[in-house]
Amino acid sequence: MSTELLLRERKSLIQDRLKTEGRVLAADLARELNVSEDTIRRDLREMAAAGLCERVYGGALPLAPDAGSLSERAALAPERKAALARASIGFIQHGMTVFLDAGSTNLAIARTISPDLSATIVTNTPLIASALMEKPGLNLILIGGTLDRTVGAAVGARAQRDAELLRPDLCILGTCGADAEAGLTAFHLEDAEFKRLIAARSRSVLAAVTSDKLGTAAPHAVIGIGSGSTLVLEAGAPEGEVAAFIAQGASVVIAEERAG
Amino acid sequence: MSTELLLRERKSLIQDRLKTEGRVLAADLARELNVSEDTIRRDLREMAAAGLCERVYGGALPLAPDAGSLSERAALAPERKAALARASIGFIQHGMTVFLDAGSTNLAIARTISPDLSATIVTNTPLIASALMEKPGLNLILIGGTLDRTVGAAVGARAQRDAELLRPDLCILGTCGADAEAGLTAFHLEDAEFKRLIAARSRSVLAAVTSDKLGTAAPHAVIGIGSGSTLVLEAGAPEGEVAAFIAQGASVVIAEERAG
DNA sequence: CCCAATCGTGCATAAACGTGCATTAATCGA
DNA sequence: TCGATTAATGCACGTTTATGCACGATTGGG
Repeated sequence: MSTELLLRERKSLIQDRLKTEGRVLAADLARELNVSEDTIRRDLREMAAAGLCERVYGGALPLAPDAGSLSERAALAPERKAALARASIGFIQHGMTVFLDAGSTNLAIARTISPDLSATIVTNTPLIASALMEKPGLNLILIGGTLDRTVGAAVGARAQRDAELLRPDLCILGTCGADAEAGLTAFHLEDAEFKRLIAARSRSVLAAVTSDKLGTAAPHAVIGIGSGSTLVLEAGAPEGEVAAFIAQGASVVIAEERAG
Repeated sequence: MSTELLLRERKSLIQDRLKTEGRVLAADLARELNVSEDTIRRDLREMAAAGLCERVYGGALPLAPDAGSLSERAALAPERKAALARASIGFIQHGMTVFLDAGSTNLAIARTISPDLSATIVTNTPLIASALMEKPGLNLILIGGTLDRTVGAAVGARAQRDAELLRPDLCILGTCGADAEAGLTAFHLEDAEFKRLIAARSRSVLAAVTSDKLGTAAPHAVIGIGSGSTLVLEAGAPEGEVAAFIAQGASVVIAEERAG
């Protein structure tokens, strides 16, 4: 037996292994591929030099992709947002078309989506699109237009025109304020316009809201909170607000705090 | 026996073999086809130059158009790409409208752009858009559409329609192969279509190309290399290729290696 | 602090490689 | 039909590449 592998094949096999198992051991690979450990070590050294893995004592690890400033910037209270995300992704079901709006909580949702989910996700936010690119099951649609850097997404005329061609099953809105009276609100005019349009075109609307936004209103109205809207809130959300939302016909889901 | 094969027949047989078995060995082919290994090696070399396979020590592999996602490709030879980027950004001048195509080298260019630059950048690549969001001087326009995850960008009908509304001063193309005869080429049909359209609409075209792509051709043609196009190449670029590009009227810029 | 596992380097070897040249077969104009 | 030209192939040669082994250095757990 012992189908001998070409150098290139061996390296790409190692890369696969790195990706799927999260690490490789030089000794194991040598035994498994019928080559000496020296050869494996050479491979790993070269791959590390090429930036394809991180060499460690005994084997190699996948290179943690830069990720960097961008995504970490959004990391304010990441566990709380992650908890909201876990509670929200249940609403995204197989085969649905979902609009995922800008916002750091929504970025957390994008990251939490299962790699196995098969659905169509539409977004106007490059950072969210990049995150979703890692999920092989998704069909991804990007909404273009002028990028507003305070919002971090495409809003404005061009984006609206793109949005007018859509009828999502679900719209997951990012929001800057959520109040029973004022409804969902946004800081920026163009952003609010865009949100209003896409929410109106969607079969249902969901917003995951951190507690600090509850009971506050930003300058620009998006939509009222009533029947057809779902709010995902944190465990400590004030009872008064929650009761008011429910009284207006909204569904409210409380996210579980992470165990342990 | 030994029905002798014509050169063409032999090559297409090799291609079939590549497709069905995922690899070929020079020695096996020579024995099987009753020709010398030299002949097989010549065939493989020519096929590789034509972009039909990847030549490796011992045989050849099918061309993996995949080559990993954009963010993975970006980790490959980062210093060399950074050098190309430094040599390229000089072409982006104050006030210009520039289309920045997908590609790992172009991602390096995006990262290298000065925060002080005031220009309009158009891109179809979420990862590049995210990187550019950090540069406060830029006016950013995102081209939307279906995201192709192997390309890492929006290509296809919707993106083309958006592109048709543009007349950039400069188009910075990403490329999968650059050859004096074949011109710039791409792995994916839709990607090539999009590149061709946007390049044709631009006042000038620039491509920063790593040396490993020189003299190779991918399956889909984008544009020829001639007057009006600028190539930014690495310091070690083969003189023959460079001379051929210049002979066809292209401008060639050689990137300086990083001092120290 | 010690020991075993792991590492990098230098070296040897065989396989695979590219190039130049000779031979053969096919093509073409006269 | 004949000579000239071109393309394809094989062979000889020196070069490069991949690999394993030997050796001393380094690492990290106990």
